[in-house]
Amino acid sequence: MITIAIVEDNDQFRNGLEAIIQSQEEMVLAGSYESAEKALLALPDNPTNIVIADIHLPGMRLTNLILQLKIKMPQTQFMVCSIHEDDDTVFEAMKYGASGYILKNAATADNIVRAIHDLYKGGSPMSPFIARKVISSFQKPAESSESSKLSVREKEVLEFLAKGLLYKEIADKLGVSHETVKKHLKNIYQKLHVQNKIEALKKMRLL
Amino acid sequence: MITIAIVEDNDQFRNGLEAIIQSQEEMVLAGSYESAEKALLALPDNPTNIVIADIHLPGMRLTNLILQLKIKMPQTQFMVCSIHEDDDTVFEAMKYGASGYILKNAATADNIVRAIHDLYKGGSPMSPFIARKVISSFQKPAESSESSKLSVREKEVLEFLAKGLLYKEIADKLGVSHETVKKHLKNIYQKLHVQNKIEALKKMRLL
DNA sequence: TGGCCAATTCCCCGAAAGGGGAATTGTTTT
DNA sequence: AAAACAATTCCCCTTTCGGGGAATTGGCCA
Repeated sequence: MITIAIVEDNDQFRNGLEAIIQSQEEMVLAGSYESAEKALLALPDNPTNIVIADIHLPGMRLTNLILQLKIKMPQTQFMVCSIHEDDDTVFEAMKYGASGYILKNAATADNIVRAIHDLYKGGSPMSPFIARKVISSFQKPAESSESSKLSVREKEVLEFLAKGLLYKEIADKLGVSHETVKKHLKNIYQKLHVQNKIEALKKMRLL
Repeated sequence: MITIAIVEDNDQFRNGLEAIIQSQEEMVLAGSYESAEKALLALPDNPTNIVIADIHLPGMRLTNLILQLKIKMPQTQFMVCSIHEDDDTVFEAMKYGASGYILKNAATADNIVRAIHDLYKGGSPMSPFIARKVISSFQKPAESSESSKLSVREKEVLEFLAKGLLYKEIADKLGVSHETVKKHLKNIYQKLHVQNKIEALKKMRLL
């Protein structure tokens, strides 16, 4: 059974969400609030599996609401809903602890039910445009000055090192000898001016 | 007009993709390769808008392929295809420059065409499970269940370890013996079910 | 009070890692 | 063609790590 709470100031949309959730056998509507303040007061005493919150709440920023609720309800998953599918605030909310996103326009009962299930099963339903913003934010910026010093092979070795593999395991993966891997590491340490694995991985921002 | 290249060692799936792309008016199949090596040789002379690559290519790691191609074709978007929708390698590929992902099992013509369009328009089509891994990578939970198992002293040791210090350097910082630090590490490894420093730091999301 | 546990110290041993040098095979650059 | 370099392999040696115990102290709890 999935317990769900709603935080949404628009009466029409909130009622719509309520109806959809109540129509599902495996879901329970455990709370419905028209403001962030009311949710913040009531929710911690009655935690739910999932909280669906509007992105543009009057008075309080959504990121703030999520931050405060997450402290008191660490198990709860947050899903954001917004009108625009490329809303920058959605991306912000993801950074601050939201795990999913539904689009109001395309919010058919089917889509919402599927999104809730995805979220509950550990997924993160979101639109491709939000997803792009999310992954762009951590894709390595092309080639840093440090990393350009290393050969392709050496970077490859570092990748495996970052996984916690031993030299001989890396050697197996690369199909070379254990001594070769050691040699690569020696060269990497020289180039990066470090002495050990952890320092090298830190310098390359791996791990 | 969207130009597309395919890198896929499985003949059946590659042919299927080709057929789908050729059936679309607004798409052009500009290359089809059964190995990473061939793609790496031919693609830079004939860059496409989109490259669809299998996640498990024999011989070369996909991340490596993407890294090398991106240097020569910075405008190209990469889409990964995999059998498993929670494949760790997919997430890896995203980090290294892939922007989208399609699931082989659910690879109906419709889904693939939509994914290509999403990608071309600047989105990042991916499954909710991949998305969760992506956003989890930059959300850090205050106190995970893992970290609560460790004593204050043990966490302290890990902090210094994350700086790249040797056991004896940590011992100096803590004002204890070098053997004590070793013992703490041994206990930490047991609690976290890992075997070495890097795995422990990864598990605790330090570094 | 006795028992439990975290923190500490120490020992032993074998495996892993780091640092030195030397040498071969290719490729790339000059 | 020669020089430079990347990737590879192998040698030697020392230090560092990881895993196995054993023992002490002090705090906390039943």
